[in-house]
Amino acid sequence: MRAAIHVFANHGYHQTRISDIARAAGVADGTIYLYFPSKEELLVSLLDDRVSKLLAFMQRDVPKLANAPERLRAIIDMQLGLLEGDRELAEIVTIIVRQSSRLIKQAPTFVAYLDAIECIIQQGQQSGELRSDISASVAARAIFGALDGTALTWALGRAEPAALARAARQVGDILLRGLCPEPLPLPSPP
Amino acid sequence: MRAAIHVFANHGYHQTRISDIARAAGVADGTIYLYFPSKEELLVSLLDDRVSKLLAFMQRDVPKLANAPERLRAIIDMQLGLLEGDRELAEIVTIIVRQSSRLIKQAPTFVAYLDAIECIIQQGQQSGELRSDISASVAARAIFGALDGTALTWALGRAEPAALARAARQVGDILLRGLCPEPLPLPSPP
Amino acid sequence: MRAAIHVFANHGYHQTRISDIARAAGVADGTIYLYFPSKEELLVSLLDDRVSKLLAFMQRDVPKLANAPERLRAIIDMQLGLLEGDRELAEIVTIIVRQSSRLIKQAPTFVAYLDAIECIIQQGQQSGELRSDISASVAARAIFGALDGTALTWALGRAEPAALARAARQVGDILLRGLCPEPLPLPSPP
Amino acid sequence: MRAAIHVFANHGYHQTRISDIARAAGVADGTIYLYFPSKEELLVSLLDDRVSKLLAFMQRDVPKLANAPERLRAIIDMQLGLLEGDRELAEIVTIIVRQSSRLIKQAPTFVAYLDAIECIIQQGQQSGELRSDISASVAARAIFGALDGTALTWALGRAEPAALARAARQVGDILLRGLCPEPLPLPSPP
DNA sequence: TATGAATGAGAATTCATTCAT
DNA sequence: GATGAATGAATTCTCATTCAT
Repeated sequence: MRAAIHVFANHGYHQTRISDIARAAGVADGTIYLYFPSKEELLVSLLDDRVSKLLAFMQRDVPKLANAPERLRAIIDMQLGLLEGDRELAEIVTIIVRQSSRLIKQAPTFVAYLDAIECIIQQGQQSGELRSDISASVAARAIFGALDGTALTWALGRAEPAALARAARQVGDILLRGLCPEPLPLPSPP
Repeated sequence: MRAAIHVFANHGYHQTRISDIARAAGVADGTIYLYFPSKEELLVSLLDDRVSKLLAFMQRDVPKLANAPERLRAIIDMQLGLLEGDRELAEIVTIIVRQSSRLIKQAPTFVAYLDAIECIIQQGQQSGELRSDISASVAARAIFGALDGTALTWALGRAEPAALARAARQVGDILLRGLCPEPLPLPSPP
Repeated sequence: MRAAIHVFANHGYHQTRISDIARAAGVADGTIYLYFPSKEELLVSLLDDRVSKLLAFMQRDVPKLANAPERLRAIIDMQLGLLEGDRELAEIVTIIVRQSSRLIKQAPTFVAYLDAIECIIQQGQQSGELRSDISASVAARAIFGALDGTALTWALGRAEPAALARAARQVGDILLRGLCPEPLPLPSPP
Repeated sequence: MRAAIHVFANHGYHQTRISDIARAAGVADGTIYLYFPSKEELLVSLLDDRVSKLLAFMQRDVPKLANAPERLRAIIDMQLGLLEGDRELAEIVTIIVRQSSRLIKQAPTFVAYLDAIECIIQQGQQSGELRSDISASVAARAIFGALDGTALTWALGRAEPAALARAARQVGDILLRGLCPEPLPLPSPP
């Protein structure tokens, strides 16, 4: 799987031949098929392996946090943090996946991920922690897109890993402030 | 080109055969090559045709607007408005383009577009209309990503066109508030 | 199709590569697929082309003959005569066809051919021209098998074409005498 | 070998994978190769195992019979009787064997079997028990073919085992009468 | 003896592109 | 300009066979 990430990331899904991956992994072509039924399923496996970590995190740790803003912040840090140490994985997640039509159109984990974000926003709206004049669904997509776009340009660029962490913090600043309820908490006048 | 948009959008770049496009356009396969040097250049042409409109708009009309928030708002409306009436084009722009590795990695118009947004943000920061504690580059990528994510889910979904317009407004609300300088303009206490 | 007969006959169905046929035909591999959807369908086409001649003959000319023995004799001459000039075709019909499991198990023309023979035998039995103590179905299969076995060994051997004609006559002698009604027509005593 | 017969008969030679046979036999793939050097040799072994019984019978018991007609009758009963209880074996012998090009073209046992039949016919012709105006070689091939065709259609069909025994008797009736010497025993003219 | 994971050669089929008409 | 028949390179996946355990 590591060899596959490496080759997919550098050549793209369609440009990558199974024999490329096999050579990178130091095994024979046929050996790949002992573990993955097809080239596409191999790509799916790469993603599921990582996205399942994201989902597990969201189900296990995120609910422990006190309020919606903190939870969103945690998701943002998580989504970009997962990619920070591994630019190739970031390229897989942001670009390569879209090269397989089937994947992006039917990916159940993608939908589950969006739904989880949307749910957190709804809860925040009900508790008054987040503004209610915005559709939770739209906000979830905007958050996902902002993070995805950030990861995309980082993956394609030459910036160092730390740059992604800094970007994550700033994107979080923008989005969370953008979602704060009106009026912003005012310093109480003397 | 219209036939190409239709077929690319419904089947994806790699699943689309030149003969599919030719049949949809009512011409022979070879005729395609009288107008486009290759399949990939055909896809490039589709994009350039549209993105050049975006860029022209940004260079001609956006500068006329009074301040940075209004300019960003105009770009947001423009980017999503362009796609609103044409879900197939939206699918091309958000998904299909990424299916051609070369396109997303080298697209000069894509970079130019990001740069233009970044430039507007920088001007807003200098004039104090936008917060300065955020990297203009990061903010530009976040804006683009948020819009792209919104268009992506809209293109893949079954929502009506008006939904994209509503989403555009709300995404603008989030991002613009998120980029407002601290402290937010306070209502003067009585 | 002629190139395919030649290559199939000399190498067998499974040992023959499409590229072998293409080279023998002087065209590119892909050209084959402009005319035949698959390798197996190519083999089917070869057969249908010839077997349909047999069936047409049986439906058009055989009924004109006066009696069952003559009709059977005509079929025997026809079945082997078709192959006489073309040992390669004979090899296709007797051997290669059985190399494609689907072909021999489902071939509708094969069944139709057997049925036609059986029908002639039944008529001969009813008219008293052929013995009635034999199942028409069994007799039809025996006739077909005897002809097929004769063609098979001829195709595999080195005998000249005329040998097949001679063999056809003798096989006919055996089968027709074997099917004569008991007692054999005796010269009426004065 | 029993597992191989079962799987070969139901899927055909080329459609059968060694692992299918191994699974059916309850052993590992590699174990097959401890007993058979290759897939093709496994098929050959199946045949030799049975055909050798036929040949042994022909060399040991057939010569004991009094005359050529009885001997041919015994061979017919034997060839079809061997298959009667085992439709899968019949399918192997009549169809599957022809799927391996090499087998049918070079099979020494097949030739030996035909020669043995031919030899019996020659002896019958010399003794006047069989008609002499027919080539013994042609007659042998016709007999073999008739039996093979009968077994083939029986193996492919759904008829019960007893049907093959009945068919054997009738095919024998046809062939033996067809081979009787001319003139048929006539009532002595006055 | 038995295993079964690993091998890697092999082939049918697709489709972007060309070019004679 | 338009055609569309022909091209042929390119690649996934299969499976008979091996051999270290």
